[in-house]
Amino acid sequence: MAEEAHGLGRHTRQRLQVTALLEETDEFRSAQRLHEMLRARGVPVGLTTVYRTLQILSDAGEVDVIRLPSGEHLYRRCGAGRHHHLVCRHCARTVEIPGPGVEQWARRIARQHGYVDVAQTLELFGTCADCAAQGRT
Amino acid sequence: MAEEAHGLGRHTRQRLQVTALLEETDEFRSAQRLHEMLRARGVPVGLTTVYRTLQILSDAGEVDVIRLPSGEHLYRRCGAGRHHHLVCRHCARTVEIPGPGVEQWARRIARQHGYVDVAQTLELFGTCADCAAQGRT
DNA sequence: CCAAGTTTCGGAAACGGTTGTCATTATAGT
DNA sequence: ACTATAATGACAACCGTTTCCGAAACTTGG
Ligand SMILES: [Zn+2]
Ligand SMILES: [Zn+2]
Ligand SMILES: [Zn+2]
Ligand SMILES: [Zn+2]
Repeated sequence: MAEEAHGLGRHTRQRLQVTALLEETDEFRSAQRLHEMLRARGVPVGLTTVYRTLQILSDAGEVDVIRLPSGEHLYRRCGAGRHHHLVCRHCARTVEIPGPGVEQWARRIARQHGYVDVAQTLELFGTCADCAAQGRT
Repeated sequence: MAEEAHGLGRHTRQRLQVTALLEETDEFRSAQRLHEMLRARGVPVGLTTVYRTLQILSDAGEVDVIRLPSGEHLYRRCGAGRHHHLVCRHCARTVEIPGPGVEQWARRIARQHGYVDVAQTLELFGTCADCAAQGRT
C-alpha cells in the first residue's frame, strides 16, 4: 500500500510537510521562508531538502515558480492550466490570470519576425487592495 | 569646458570603450562577455568597472537589461521608448516590440482585481531564423 | 605648473541564493 | 523483518554580482 505512482518519488515525512505547507496559502514564498516556517513549527527538515523538494515539485508541474528582481525564487501551489500571476509586491498575495490571450499574441509577434519555438516570461507585480489600504507604497 | 551635463559622470577611457562596444551590435550581452571582449581587443579594463559602468548606464536609461533563467544579466543599447524584447535564445539577436498594448492590458487586469501601481516583466525568447536554419533546437 | 581635492579604477574579498557531495538514515517491495 | 534503493542534511562549492579600499587619474584653484 501507499504506492508511489505519481512520479514524485517516495512519500517522506519532509516532502509531505513541504507540500502541506504549500497548500495553506495563496502567497508565493521562497525556499528559505518555507524552511524557516517548517522549523518554527517544529518540523526538523534541512534547507537542502526543501530546495530539492521544490525542484521536484516544479519539474512535475505541481508548483509554479517566479523570480524576483533580486534573483530569489518564489514557489506557489497553483490551479491547473497555464496562467500568469498578478503578485502583490508587499505580501505576495497572488491572483491567477488566464494565459491564452498573451500566448497567442506572443506567437504571432514572433512569427512576424521569423522567430520560432517562442516562450514567454510574463509576471505582473502590483500593490493589492489590502496593502494599499494600509498605506504601503 | 567639456562639462558633463548628461548625468553619466566623467567621460573616462573605460566608459567610452564600454559604450562603444555596446553600439556595435543588436545582441544582448553579459557584463563578463563585454569584459572579455574588451580585454581581447587590448583594452585594459577591470571587470568591476564594466559592472559599474553598466549599472550607471542602465540607471540612466541608456541601456536595457534582461535576466536569463540562469540569473545573469544581459545588456543592450536600445532605441528610445518603452518596448519589450524578442530575443534569440541561441545568439541573443534581439527585435524590439512596441509596448503600449501589453501595458494597457496589464493595467486593466490589475484594476479588475483591486491591485494598483502595476509593473510588468515581459520578455519573449525564441529561435531566430538564422539559428533555426543552422539546425539549432 | 603645482598642490589639494575629488572621482574613478580595479584586484581582492564578501555576498546570497542555489546546487553538489557523500556518509547516514528512511522508505517500500518482498 | 530484510534488503535494495532512494532521500536526507550538514557542509562546502558555485557563480554572477557587489562591496571594499588603496592606488591612480582627473579637475580645480592658486
Ligand atoms: Zn501559478
Ligand atoms: Zn498585499
Ligand atoms: Zn530594449
Ligand atoms: Zn539566433
